Parts: sequence; structure tokens; C-alpha cells
Amino acid sequence: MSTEDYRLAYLLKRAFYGLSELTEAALAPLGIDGREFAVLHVLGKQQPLSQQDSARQLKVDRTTMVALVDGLEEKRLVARHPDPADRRRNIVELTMSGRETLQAATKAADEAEGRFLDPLSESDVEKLRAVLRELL
Amino acid sequence: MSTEDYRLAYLLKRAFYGLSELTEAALAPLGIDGREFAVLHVLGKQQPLSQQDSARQLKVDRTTMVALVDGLEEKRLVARHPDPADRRRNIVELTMSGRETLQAATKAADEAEGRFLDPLSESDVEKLRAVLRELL
DNA sequence: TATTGTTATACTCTATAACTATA
DNA sequence: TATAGTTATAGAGTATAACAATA
Repeated sequence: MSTEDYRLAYLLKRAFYGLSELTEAALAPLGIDGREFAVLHVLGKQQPLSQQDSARQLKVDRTTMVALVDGLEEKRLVARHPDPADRRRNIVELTMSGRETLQAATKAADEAEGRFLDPLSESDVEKLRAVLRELL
Repeated sequence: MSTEDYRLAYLLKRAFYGLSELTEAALAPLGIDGREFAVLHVLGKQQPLSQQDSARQLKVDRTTMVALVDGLEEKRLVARHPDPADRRRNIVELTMSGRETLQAATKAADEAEGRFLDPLSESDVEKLRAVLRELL
């Protein structure tokens, strides 16, 4: 029952990495990792997006996005094609298989999240989400 | 006011990185970064510690710890000496300057944390800490 | 001139394997 | 044999700079 003055940054880091580990393990059988899931998730919410717009939403560099989309395209989960309205841009869209994988991945990630949040009451979970959203 | 279904992992990551950025900036004038502060903090709570024990508490690899202690020793914030009871071990201790830096760094990090948590009420802050501790 | 995507490159952080010295 | 610290090395993940195509 010690007061154990953990730094907040330490608590947040441990929580993030703890959840990430569970999520990565849950996604592995689907052949994707957490970063790829994040891309699919963003595209699932708002399609179509250019690579640059996707990168902005994920807060990653556009050069990072190239490699990320390369990987997903190789797996046939997304497709690129030039934007007719501005041919400098690549439109990135989920394929049929990408939509299916997104759905399965969302279920797997939700289950991992559920296990991670198991020690908390429903109201604590809601409170945690609300407080974290407030901090954005 | 949209429901904006952010993934929990995304919220935790953003919170962690947001706080980290503020903390790194607050520590920079003291000549240390967040990881070095974490080492000083652990040593401040429980001294003396071997390198390996410090590494375990910080959940980093012992090879990572070598470089970390190298840096802090160069800055004369910690000192290493062999444990007389077991000469394979290095005892790591804060120097006088290390204690002073730890004190100043704690103040700076607390202020950064305060700014980060500014949008929350006192009770929300306590709740956040409690819930995160519960998740460990 | 500015922007998008791309490539090559470099940097940071971390971990693995092999070595040494001690136990 | 096993452990603590060290070193060399390699692997993620990310960012910077430079270039081609397009606006």
C-alpha cells in the first residue's frame, strides 16, 4: 500500500506499451501489425485519402507513409491510384480484402483492449477515455 | 461534439508523447533528457543500486543501461564503483551534483506535467493516476 | 515556385551475441 | 556453470535531403 510515486509519464508509457503488446499479439494472426492497423483504421473512417492526408492523420512523416502503404499494397489490403484532379497525389483506398481485414482486426484489437482494461469498472473505462480525449 | 471513436492505444500514445515533449523541453536546460531523468529518479528513490537492478526497475536492457550510465557519469551526475560484496557488480550512486540536478529536474518535470494536465480538474488528475496505476 | 510521392541516407533507440571478470 | 558489465553489431522506426512529376 505504498504511495509509490510513479511519474505520470512512466504510467502512460507502461499503459501504452502494455496495451500495444496485447494488440500486436492479437493482430499477428491476421498478418498485420499495430501501425498497419492504424492505417487501415484511418482509411476505414474516411475514404479515399491521399497518402499525405493519411500521414497527417497518423502524425507520421510522408516518407514513413510510403513504406507503410508499400507494405499494405503488397498484401493487397490497399490500392493506390493517382488522383485525376491532382495527379501529384496518390489516392489510397481499402480493397475488399482490406475491408475484411480491418473488420477482423478491429474485433481482435477490441478484445485485446477488453483484456487490458479488465481490472477496471465500466465507469472507470469511460472516465479514462474521456480524460484522455480531454488531453488531446 | 462527435463521438470520434479514437482507439485507446492512439489516445495513450498521444498522451505519452505529448507529455514527453513538454518534459524533454523542460529538462533540456538542465542538460539531461527524459531517459536520463528516469535513471536519476530511480536512483533518488532507492540508493545505491547496481546497474542491473536499475535496468530492471526501468525495464530496459542491461546493455542499454551501460550507455545511459556512461552518459550520466560523463556529466558527473552519477558515479560507479564496484560492489565490495560482489565485485562483478557496479554500484551506481548519485553525486552531489546529481542530487541537485535531480531536484531541479523534478521541479521542471512537475511543472511540465502541470501544464499538460491543465485542462483537467484536480479530481480528474487523481482519477487518471489511480486508474493508470491499477492497469500496471 | 510549391507540393506529392519517392529514394537514398543517416540517426536514435533498443536488443542479441560474444567476451571478461568474477562468483 | 552462472551472473554483471562491456563491446560490437544489427535491427526497428523515424526523419532529412535531394529528385522527378505535376501544379
